[in-house]
Amino acid sequence: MSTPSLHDEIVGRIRDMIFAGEFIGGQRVPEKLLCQQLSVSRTPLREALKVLAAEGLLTLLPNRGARVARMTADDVDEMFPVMGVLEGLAGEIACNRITDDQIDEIRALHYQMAAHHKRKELAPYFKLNQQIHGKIFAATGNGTLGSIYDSLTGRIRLARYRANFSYERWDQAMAEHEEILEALSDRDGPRLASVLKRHLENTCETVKEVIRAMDDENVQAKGAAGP
Amino acid sequence: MSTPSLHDEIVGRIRDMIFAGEFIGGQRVPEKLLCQQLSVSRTPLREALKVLAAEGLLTLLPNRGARVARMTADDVDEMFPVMGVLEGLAGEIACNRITDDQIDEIRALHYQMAAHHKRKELAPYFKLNQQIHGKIFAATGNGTLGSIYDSLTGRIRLARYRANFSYERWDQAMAEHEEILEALSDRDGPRLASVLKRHLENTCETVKEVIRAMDDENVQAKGAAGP
DNA sequence: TCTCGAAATTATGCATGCAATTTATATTAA
DNA sequence: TTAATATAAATTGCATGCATAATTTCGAGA
Repeated sequence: MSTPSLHDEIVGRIRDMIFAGEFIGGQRVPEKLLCQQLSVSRTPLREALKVLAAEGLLTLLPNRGARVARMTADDVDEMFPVMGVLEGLAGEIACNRITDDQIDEIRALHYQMAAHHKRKELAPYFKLNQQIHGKIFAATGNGTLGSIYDSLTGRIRLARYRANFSYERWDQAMAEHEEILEALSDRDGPRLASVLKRHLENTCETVKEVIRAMDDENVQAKGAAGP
Repeated sequence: MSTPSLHDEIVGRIRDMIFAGEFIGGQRVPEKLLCQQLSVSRTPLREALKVLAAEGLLTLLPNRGARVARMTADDVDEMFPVMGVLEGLAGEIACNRITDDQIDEIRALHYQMAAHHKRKELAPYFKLNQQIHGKIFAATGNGTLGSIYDSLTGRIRLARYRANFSYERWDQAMAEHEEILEALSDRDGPRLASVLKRHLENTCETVKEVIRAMDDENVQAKGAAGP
């Protein structure tokens, strides 16, 4: 009953490419290159770029092309309190509405994630981590809440896979996830909201460290190979 | 500093047209018509439509054109708790950071708004109302928070100017605004957060009544002039 | 050798054109 | 008269082409 709607697919594919880190931060992305890689014409591609810019993943400079949006530490500081209240709200609602089956699903994901953490497998850990948070928001049954959160998470993800990672913070995050699972199992809304917020703070600090590391790299690179 | 970037202007103009109620809810909007009205070609127009759809103001059905997004009472019920925590957060932050000058600006707007309320001038009242809430969010200095709120407010506005209005609720809203100004002047964050949330509840109830009235109208129209 | 400036190249913004899908209309059969 | 089908019109999706702005390259002068 449906046409796969090319430009929607393009939006998805470019989004994946951005998250996969194929475009290095702030660097220009020529339309022609993307057209060749995706085998489409410029018209649907440009429509997709506009959408991604509206999502905040790209920055479009008039007559100067598209760039992957650059996150600054200040941006994260802005996003943190917003995501904090959203996670808090999600935690409260989810505890009231989540079913036993949904908790079991999250528990299963949690143990998989714990296994990857034990083996220090970063990428699958991140993926499951994201799925768990997604399931918590899904359990609220509030699509608006979920999509706003997804959008913010997406922007945070821009900085994720790019730099070294503090194993200490990772252990802390894993411990927080244990507590998240507990609070959810007990359907303890306030506690879940509280631990989600603490967890988020950890996440944001990590992201900010990554950003600072990237900035330092850039400064060094500029200094070494400068004009 | 340079070219005003046509398609951005188109986005703005169509947004204004939507808010002005020029497209009746859920009805098809042919591209050609918009092209003529805006004197542009289809390419930049289609890019603008994609952006507005990403903002949630339009719904794009593949091969079937654009429609103004239809708000349901359920949508409002979803948006309400989200806007609630965002307003609460904004109130807290604003009270900590707002300057005396900013409070004076809001006070000036408030008294203008009160005058329009007294004269039962709905349109300018709404405009000032919106400006006041905008200034509160601006006072937080958190652009992310502000733009998410704007986006939600924009969707709420879809239902605004369309139906009759309860003067009782209006008086209540005006009283709440008095309290908002007081809390802000006292820089009483918790109180501001609380009254903002109550005010929002009033607003959402009003919007839901409008939506229900519109739905009834549509049902009657369908029943009378049906196929 | 370096800096400044102009021409050439490239990329972006927009308009138009064609194919495919959808919607409207007309014709026919019950 | 109504329902159903087939045909015609219109609309959307995508590709291409041209004009304008930006970037790069090349050359002249200091």
